[in-house]
Amino acid sequence: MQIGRFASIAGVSARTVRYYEELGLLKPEGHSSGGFRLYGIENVKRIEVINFLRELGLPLEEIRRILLAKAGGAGRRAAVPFLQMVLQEKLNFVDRKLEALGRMKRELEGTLKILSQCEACGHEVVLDAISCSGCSNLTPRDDVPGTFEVILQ
Amino acid sequence: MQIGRFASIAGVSARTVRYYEELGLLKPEGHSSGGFRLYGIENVKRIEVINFLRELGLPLEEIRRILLAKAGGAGRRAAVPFLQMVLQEKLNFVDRKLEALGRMKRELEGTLKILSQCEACGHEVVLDAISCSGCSNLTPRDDVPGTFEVILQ
DNA sequence: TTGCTCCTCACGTCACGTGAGGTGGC
DNA sequence: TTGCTCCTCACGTCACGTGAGGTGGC
Repeated sequence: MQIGRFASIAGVSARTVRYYEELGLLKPEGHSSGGFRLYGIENVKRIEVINFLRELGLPLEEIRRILLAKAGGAGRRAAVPFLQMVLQEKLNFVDRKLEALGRMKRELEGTLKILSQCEACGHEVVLDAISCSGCSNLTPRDDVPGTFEVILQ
Repeated sequence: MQIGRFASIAGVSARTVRYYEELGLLKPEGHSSGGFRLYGIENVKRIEVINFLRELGLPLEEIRRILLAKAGGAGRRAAVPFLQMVLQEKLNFVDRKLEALGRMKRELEGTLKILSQCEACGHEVVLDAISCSGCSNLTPRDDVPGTFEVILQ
């Protein structure tokens, strides 16, 4: 398939595909007689791995090194401890990220709850210099999440 | 306080603080006689909001507009539906992200489990052209998570 | 022939990082 | 005077986006 279909399957732009090729992350399986890049199933698998590692927050240069590590014949077995290290590191990162996102979700939900009460609030100046947390229409339990207090002031 | 202490409290670089000023996101509360920028508690609150909105993935330009929306006297109340929209959008984003991270966590754990078995595997060429999923030392239930199959090949 | 896709430069963008060369203030 | 912090250019970087001008292939 050509770059357009390939890119859309991979969920990236054609420019991104060419950029990855430029960096040595990806290589078309062939070229048409007219010079069009041609891609197959191997490339789809490969770019999915790249996307996955990008999701983990790895810079493209490090992704390149991981893909290289597994390619070098002698390095295949040697790649195992390296991969273990990278993946364990990323597992820790994912755990921290999950926690942070959980906090963010609670803050967002809390703030949205407050805002829906603001919407129905009779107070004209509910979003004045006095923060929403001072609004008499809010019960004491409806605390404004810390980070958003400033926005609501 | 000067820019150095302010930046370290905010968890960003001094360059970032100056950049935010350049974009109109932040303004020092004053200047020393020698031209040093001076910051106070108001600025700390403000940059914490900026950091939070950045965490949500908002571009700086959009953050500027949110901070502007709440600043314009008439816009204070008008800012509510806008904020609701942005926050709801971000809540959806966070939910999708949480799900993706959960999948990623399971994939990472699964792959690490496989790798630890590879480590103890007697097969010399366990990481050869044949994927780990073909290794006779792995029970059928130890499937290599899809995304990582390529790495392990 | 017409559309659509692709090609290669090459400059632009976003959010800063990183010196270069100079100055403030204890 | 010495160190440390700050100042303003201004170029660099990362991961692409976005034309410009031209070509392939049904």
